[in-house]
Amino acid sequence: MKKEISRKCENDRDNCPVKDVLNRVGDKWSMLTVIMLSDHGTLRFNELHQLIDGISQKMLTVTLKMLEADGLLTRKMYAQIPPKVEYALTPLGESLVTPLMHLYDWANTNMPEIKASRERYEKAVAV
Amino acid sequence: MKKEISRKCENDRDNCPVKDVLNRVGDKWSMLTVIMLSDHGTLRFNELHQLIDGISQKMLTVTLKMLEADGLLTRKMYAQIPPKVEYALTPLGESLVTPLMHLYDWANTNMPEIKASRERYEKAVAV
DNA sequence: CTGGATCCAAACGGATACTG
DNA sequence: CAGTATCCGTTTGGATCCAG
Repeated sequence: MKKEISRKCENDRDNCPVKDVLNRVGDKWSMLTVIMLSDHGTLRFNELHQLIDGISQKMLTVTLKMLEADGLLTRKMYAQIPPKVEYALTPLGESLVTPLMHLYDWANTNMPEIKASRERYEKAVAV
Repeated sequence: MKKEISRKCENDRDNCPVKDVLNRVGDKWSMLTVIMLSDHGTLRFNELHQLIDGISQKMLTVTLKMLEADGLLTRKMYAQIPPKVEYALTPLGESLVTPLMHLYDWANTNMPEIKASRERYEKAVAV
């Protein structure tokens, strides 16, 4: 079970799914975007812009394009003036929410302990 | 349930556990390191260096320090010449493996679909 | 063997101005 | 409204050399 992970990473150097998915999941905004779309359903560009606290317009654009390219969300343009574009998760994108949940739960549960550990570490280093 | 995630991220801007954990989980080498230690148990510096394909010595050092600071692994030095240092996951570190598994399984399952989607997207853009 | 210290190129990402 | 284009500081991370 466990062994499977590293064995794949050792033998299949350029095709390690963990690396690949973490590169996507791990970037600054992708996961927040997926989460927002999961929570709120279909959203327009500006709605996302406001929901994802602190994201710049540039990064939102880039992030949405990546997620679209990966097939995690769909982009629906309406031929209107002013333009209207709606983003929504695909089933694939939705399916990512579940494992993400587990990670979130872990983070939520253990963050206090981690923060405490960081502070202890800081003090130990200072000495 | 779902709502919880984004609500926390919206209201608690500087204390969003998702951001926080993804900053740790999402960096280039942390997760691979945790996985290796989970699979192989206690490992020495050079063993990790060889197991984690492609990591530089610098990044391994940095990554190990971060994980130690967060309390995810322990560092055990032996007062010898030449030095010997052993790294092992703490219970906290072990507990991270489970949610990571879910992510790994998702990645493993869906990577083909994602790659196919990326190729389709490339071609669509090229036109 | 286990790192620390430095240098440097590339990638990331914010701010701003502009467009259909 | 939904981006694109550009500039530019910051961060990341590899290579290399050095040390206990």
